[in-house]
Amino acid sequence: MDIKTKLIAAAERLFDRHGFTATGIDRLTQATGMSSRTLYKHAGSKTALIAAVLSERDRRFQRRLAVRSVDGLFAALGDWVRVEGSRGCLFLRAHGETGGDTPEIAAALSAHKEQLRERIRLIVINETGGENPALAEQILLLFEGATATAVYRGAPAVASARAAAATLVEQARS
Amino acid sequence: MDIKTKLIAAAERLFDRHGFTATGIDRLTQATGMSSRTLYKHAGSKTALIAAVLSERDRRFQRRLAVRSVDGLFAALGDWVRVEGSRGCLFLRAHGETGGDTPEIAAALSAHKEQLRERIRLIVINETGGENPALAEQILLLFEGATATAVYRGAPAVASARAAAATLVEQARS
DNA sequence: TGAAATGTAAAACGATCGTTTTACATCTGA
DNA sequence: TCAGATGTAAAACGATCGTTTTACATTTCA
Repeated sequence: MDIKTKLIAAAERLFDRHGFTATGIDRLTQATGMSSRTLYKHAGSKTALIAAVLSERDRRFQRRLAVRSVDGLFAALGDWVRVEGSRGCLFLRAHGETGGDTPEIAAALSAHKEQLRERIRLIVINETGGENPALAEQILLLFEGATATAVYRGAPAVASARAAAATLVEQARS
Repeated sequence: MDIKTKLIAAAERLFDRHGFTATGIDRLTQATGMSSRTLYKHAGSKTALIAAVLSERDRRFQRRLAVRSVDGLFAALGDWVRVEGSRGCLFLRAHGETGGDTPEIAAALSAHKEQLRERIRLIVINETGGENPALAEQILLLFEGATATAVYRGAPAVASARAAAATLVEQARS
């Protein structure tokens, strides 16, 4: 595996499990077996590493969410939670830890959520045959709710969101 | 104002705006105008201060959420967001920053969410005339979703959750 | 009156932060 | 072959972390 890929993967894991600020550079070098010199050669800075981690996570997230139905969306989220665990949205967590004061992180959050909203917009069009911004916003709410609630309620939270979303879609159709 | 009350209030504000780890002791002494000696006399440690902040926030939160209807619940959340801002659930943020490794914080999160679930359980009983765990879980999802989404979508997220909740309640009644 | 309590100001504790540097080994390619 | 790139190991940078301590002023109250 490429050295930068390995670094980003290890960083994502540590940031997700222990938090961004709580994860120091020495823990990253220790986890990857590389020197701090090499780490900085490839990452530039810790902030840039965080941005790279979020960018890579966004790619993986979007790939898994490439579905066409609302039900498929929550099925995909269920898969995500089963594979990656549920410690909350990493973008919101990064934003929260820095108070929104780090432009690179704020930009990553904004881009990620914009993509998520766009995905849901397309899914809703596919489900109901046309634009329905109100329904799309409600699906987004359930998606975010499932992500947050899964932290302390586990995978069942996603199943509940899936059921609620089905009800809202059905109601919107009639 | 009592010195400990002032400390907790200032700490809550700084933790909320800039994050827990990012807020150092010196920023707290500077914000309150007290010496670090006095701060430690009253707070014990930073971890204990965080726990005290969460405890106080929980009290204020529960007081504001003392309502009897689902619509009232989201109206109250809307009030909360308008008054206190929307930077996400402070309990989940504290938990995320520490990776769940700090027992006091994990306990505060657990107690807070347990209270929230109990509140919603009672509201749902009041609305539908009996226990409805499935509906209660869905209302919880919308509540958490509104809190998370309001970080980047603002107050309208709460209004959307309110509408979605109304639909789910109506559907559960028939 | 005078000891205990409570506060500020400021220095100091060792630890750790993100980052850079020095020194050296190994691989790569013209 | 030999220069350049790429890596590790380890020390060092100044800054900041949470916390304790020393020294001193003020208030409280029997």
